[in-house]
Amino acid sequence: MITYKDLADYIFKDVNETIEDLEKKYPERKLPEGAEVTRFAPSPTGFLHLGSLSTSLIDYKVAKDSKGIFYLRLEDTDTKREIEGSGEELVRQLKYFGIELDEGYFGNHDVGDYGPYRQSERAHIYRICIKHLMEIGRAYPCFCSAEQLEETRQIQEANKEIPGYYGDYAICRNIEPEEALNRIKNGDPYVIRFRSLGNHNNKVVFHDEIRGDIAIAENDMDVVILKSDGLPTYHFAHAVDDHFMRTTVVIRGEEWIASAPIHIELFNALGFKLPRYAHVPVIMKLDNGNKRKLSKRKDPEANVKNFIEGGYPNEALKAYLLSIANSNFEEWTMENNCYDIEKFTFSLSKMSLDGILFDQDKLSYFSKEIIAQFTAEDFYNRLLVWSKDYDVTLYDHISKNKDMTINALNIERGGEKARKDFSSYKDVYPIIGFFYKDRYEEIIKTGFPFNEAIDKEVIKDVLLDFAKSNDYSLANDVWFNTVKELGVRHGFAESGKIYKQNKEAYKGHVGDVAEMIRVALCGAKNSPNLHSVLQILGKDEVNRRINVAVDYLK
RNA sequence: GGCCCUAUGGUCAAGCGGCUAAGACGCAACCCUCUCAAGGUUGAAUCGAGAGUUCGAUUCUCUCUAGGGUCACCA
Repeated sequence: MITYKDLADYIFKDVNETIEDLEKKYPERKLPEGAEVTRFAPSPTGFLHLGSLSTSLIDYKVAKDSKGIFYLRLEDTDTKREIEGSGEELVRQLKYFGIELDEGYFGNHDVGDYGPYRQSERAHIYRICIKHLMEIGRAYPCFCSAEQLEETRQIQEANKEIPGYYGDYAICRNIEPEEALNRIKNGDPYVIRFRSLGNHNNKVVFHDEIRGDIAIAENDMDVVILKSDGLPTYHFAHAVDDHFMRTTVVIRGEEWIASAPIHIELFNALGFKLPRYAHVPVIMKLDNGNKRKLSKRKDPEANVKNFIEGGYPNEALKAYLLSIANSNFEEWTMENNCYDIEKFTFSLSKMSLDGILFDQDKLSYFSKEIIAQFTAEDFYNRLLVWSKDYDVTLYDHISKNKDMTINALNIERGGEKARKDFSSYKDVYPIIGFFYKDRYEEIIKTGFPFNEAIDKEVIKDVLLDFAKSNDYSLANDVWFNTVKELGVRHGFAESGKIYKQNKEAYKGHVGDVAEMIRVALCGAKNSPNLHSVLQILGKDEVNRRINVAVDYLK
């Protein structure tokens, strides 16, 4: 008489270790009271997307704040969808965002005593566990073909029954071990399924760290735990890996809530203690007026690479993501005038329960505030790094004009009323580009946008007078008084107020005068503080540009 | 469709039986001002619906509705 034990011995004849051996090899971690072990478990099926980054940030904060361990496990069991090199890319991007791993898969090597951290290298561990399940009758081989499964599904649908492999529909669960052994020896392809003992009419209750207790129908599906390619499915790998890697809190997207009953039954059958769970809300986007989950496949803009290319400092994206994870973070930043996520204490219980809509304006806001806090030198260095990869024109200009760039970036930087006009590195060139001679020539190719209501001759006279009389050594306020005087000499009121009182008496007011100078020097009607612009351009360049403008007016 | 999660302004939200229902982003107006930013002041805008419990419900219960998620040899 052939038993499941015999079947297990045959299928897993290479396995000579037991679960007890694994328990010894991967013992409970010796960590201080309250330390959490969290993990980021991406599959290498494409780019790192916003939702994954958000989850990894939460994992990271929960581990760090509790002086625990944050590790990365690569879930590369889906060989069909795997994209070559995306595992390494994931690790690199995480590092770019300063989300440092304590252990796990690092791209080209593993760190830590609980590995290997790539599921494709853990086959022997899964086999030990499945062998055990088969020995105790909780796992069995299934020979059903995809076509058969599809047929069953259609019958179930027609009968308005729950689709799936369960109860009487779980054909192979009743195959005698002897027959199974013969078919395997015969070379029939098979998968291994979990034998569920659950009852769909009963509820299991489990505690979620974010949502509280959740009650769902018990699992009664005989899910596949080992695929025909010999690799485990997510459900099984989750139970085995999170147990033997000693994860304390499993933080994952809320789309996993529905399959929690499977996981609970699996942990129980294996004799493992259930980890704590925290199901985080998903990030959504508006699509034709409907909200929906940001998807890796449909929404390439969710690729965090887009935010890097878009020139957002990594701190800005992190601050934004943390502000939606813990909304009190935003108030904290305002109270402390600090956007450093390391200094903030994260709380799972303060997480929002609802899916959130991605808000570009809010990201830009954080980015503006954060960029405004950089020193000019720091800003310059970041621009150098960024533009080298994403904007070669900018890179060319700023690397050749280091001092000028730093000075330009430094205009009205710092202090209470700091200038906040850069929401990303992409804004830099449009705003300060005119400082560079090449760019200036390019801008004025289409002409100078002088005020057409003012006579060209008048503008010419004012500009020439300005070139002669301007004193570069004066401080901002004093200097501006000389601009007023300049205007008065040419028939302009010294302030807008005076002009408004008696428009007939003047050609315009000092604002018009400043505009002429601005247009001549910058080729645009707006610019940062004029006085600073003069200081940075220097006398020769200012006079040269005035002459170009005057020529244009002829 | 079954099951699960969720429900306060356009967005992110505070609130945990009694409040003129915080705050932030965005938006609008005004002030400041040499432009643009920044800053200041003000404003518009929210408790999904219906029952119950209660002296009193945004808050507790139920029903409905809406949105989302999930029902694979994908994770």
